[in-house]
Amino acid sequence: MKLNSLVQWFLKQRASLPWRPEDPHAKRDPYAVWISEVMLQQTQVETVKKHYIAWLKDFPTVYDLAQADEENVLLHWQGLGYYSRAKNLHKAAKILIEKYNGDFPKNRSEIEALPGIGKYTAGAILSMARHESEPILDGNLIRIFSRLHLWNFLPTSKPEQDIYWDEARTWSQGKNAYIINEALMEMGRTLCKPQNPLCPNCPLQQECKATSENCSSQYPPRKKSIQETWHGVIVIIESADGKIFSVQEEDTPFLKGQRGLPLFEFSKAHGKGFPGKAERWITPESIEEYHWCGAIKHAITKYKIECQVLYIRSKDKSKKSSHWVARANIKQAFANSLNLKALHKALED
DNA sequence: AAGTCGGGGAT
DNA sequence: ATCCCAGACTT
Repeated sequence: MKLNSLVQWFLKQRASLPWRPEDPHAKRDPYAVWISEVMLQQTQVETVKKHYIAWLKDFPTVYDLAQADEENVLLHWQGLGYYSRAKNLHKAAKILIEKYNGDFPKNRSEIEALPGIGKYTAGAILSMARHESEPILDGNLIRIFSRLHLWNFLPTSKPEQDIYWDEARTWSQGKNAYIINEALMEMGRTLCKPQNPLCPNCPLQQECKATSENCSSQYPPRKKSIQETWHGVIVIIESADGKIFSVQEEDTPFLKGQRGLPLFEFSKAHGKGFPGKAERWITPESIEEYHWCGAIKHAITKYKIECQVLYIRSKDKSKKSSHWVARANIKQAFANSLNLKALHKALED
């Protein structure tokens, strides 16, 4: 039976990870499952480890998370990307306490209604924390199913999604869904990889059509990705008393709604002159001096960003507003990699 | 159904 | 360089 060989492979092979209890059959803390699963969304296991450990140390329970400042929550997310995940964790923690007495609600539909929790994460919580027979579907399972059945499509349209989720449901029907689900993910991560899959080691090789036809690496079909290059200017304004200017706006080119450095598109090769667009944040009369610090490169989703870093020193002292950030608070206030690269370029060169 | 959202690891 | 990662949400 294919389930047996998969489970046996997993129990023998099972890697030690910070969010895994020693006992593979133990019911897990739903809060810990939730945090780890959200961190793991579109993020590799190795990247998550350190963040997960630090998070659980500082926010060991849903109550600690709900009481934390959003700035502190975002600081813990620094480097993970997709920052709405952190904001949604914070929001959902408050909802869990106010509406559900600090625990997850009973029904799947209620869990999926929480901000940042979709079908995958709800299934992971229900199966791994509560040992319910609920399916999950992530990139690993999509790849495995595509290869097992030679499905030459991704779950894009609704009918295609139904096909994949129905398959996931059949795998999770038994009483050990908690271990089947995790075994499939681990198998996809370590053996059934996108490139160079290790089919000879696979516990499912007997039933896998792609293995028998020796075409695993052709499945699933690649999704088309279009990359764009984006040129801009990122602005560092320092007040006379040494604080850095920040903005928090919804219509920024990237990292919308997050506190950050002023940023604007600037496609023309700029001269040495002062770009008028920067006057949105500082009047020319207030400028003590400015200079170009060179370029930084950064990637955000499909965009390859190339930014000139513009440093401006103001004649004025900082106002008492949330715009101005002391040097000591830079990491908290500019909790994303794009801004930290620019600040490093301007202030530490 | 398609677009958007970060950053890093692996090749 | 390119792909893709234990996806969710908005348009």
